[in-house]
Amino acid sequence: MLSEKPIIKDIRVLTEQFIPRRIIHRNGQLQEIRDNLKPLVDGEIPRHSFLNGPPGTGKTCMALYIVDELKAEVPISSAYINCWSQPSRFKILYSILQSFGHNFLHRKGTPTDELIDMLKLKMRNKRAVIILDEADQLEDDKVLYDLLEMEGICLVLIANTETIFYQSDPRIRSRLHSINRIRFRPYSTLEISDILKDRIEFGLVPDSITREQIEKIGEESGGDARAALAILKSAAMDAENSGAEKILDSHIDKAVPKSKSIDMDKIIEGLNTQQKILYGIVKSSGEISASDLYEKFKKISIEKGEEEIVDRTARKYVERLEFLGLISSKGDGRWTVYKVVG
DNA sequence: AGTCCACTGGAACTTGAGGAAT
DNA sequence: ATTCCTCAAGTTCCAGTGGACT
Repeated sequence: MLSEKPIIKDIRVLTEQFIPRRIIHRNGQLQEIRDNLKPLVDGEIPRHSFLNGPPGTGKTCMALYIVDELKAEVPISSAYINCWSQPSRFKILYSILQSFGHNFLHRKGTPTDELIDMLKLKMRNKRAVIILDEADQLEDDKVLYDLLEMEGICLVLIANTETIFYQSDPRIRSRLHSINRIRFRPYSTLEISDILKDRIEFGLVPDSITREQIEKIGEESGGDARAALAILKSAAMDAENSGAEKILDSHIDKAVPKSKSIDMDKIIEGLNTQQKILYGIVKSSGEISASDLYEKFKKISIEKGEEEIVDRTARKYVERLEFLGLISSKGDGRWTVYKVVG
């Protein structure tokens, strides 16, 4: 190890998963969600919440924060599910049960209805908060109906778009009618700076970053706290690795574009090998026609010794990549071309 | 106007994991 | 231990689509 002074005191504080010990600049929303959940404490029926706003506006962070707060007060169960990685009804119910301490001997073939019965059994005389993050990625909103129907469950739905429930089943819509929609606007540069300062206090050693630099990150982030934190973390790590005593402007400049691809990396990690190959081909090709894509895919799969996959499955994978927002298609029929988003 | 063709996507079917019954 | 069963994921089959070509 180098003997230079460290810059990072606690890296966890700089990650988006970290739940801060206080929430700043979101008091209105905080109180609203608290009010929705409060009946849970008194043994009454709580109100479901729908947190809605662009990425990095504190939705997930706040939901987790409030659940922690509530759990300190009353014995309730909670589950946090990200619908990006768990988009199907089956997977969501499965992860909820796991969060509630249900031990599965890994079983793929469990009927979904059976999961519901298990969950109902678990929920007997119990209360729970279930956070469904990225709820606009749900493949099947029937799971909402399942959960809304169950007693003792309070839902906190999180999504970037406002319109996710418009095409839902009327029965789901009517049940969601009373859901409390809470809007999250992008942070101002000043607010981002405050959030960063709050984290820096615990995450970095004192005086390793200037006020001007914090403001610069705030500007670069475009009101997205997640991006701002990613820039800060990346710059701090870079500075420390290069043996600098403080964070320099150059470290920040270098971190800016890097932070933009972090979300994507996470999604890509969740893909299977073939899906990764497909994505890689589209990415390296700029624009590629469907036939070229499948041809190349076949070739590379064989080279890599991957299991061969029928073309329909490859198309399903491409569908999935498109659904995840990793690639986009243009034109139709045989003039379809794919390219990566962004 | 008719045919071709490269691609899409729905639907029925198969496969494999793993619990339940015997 | 063996057979049966259910389900999700993958596969097979094929009708539909719409610009290009004759």
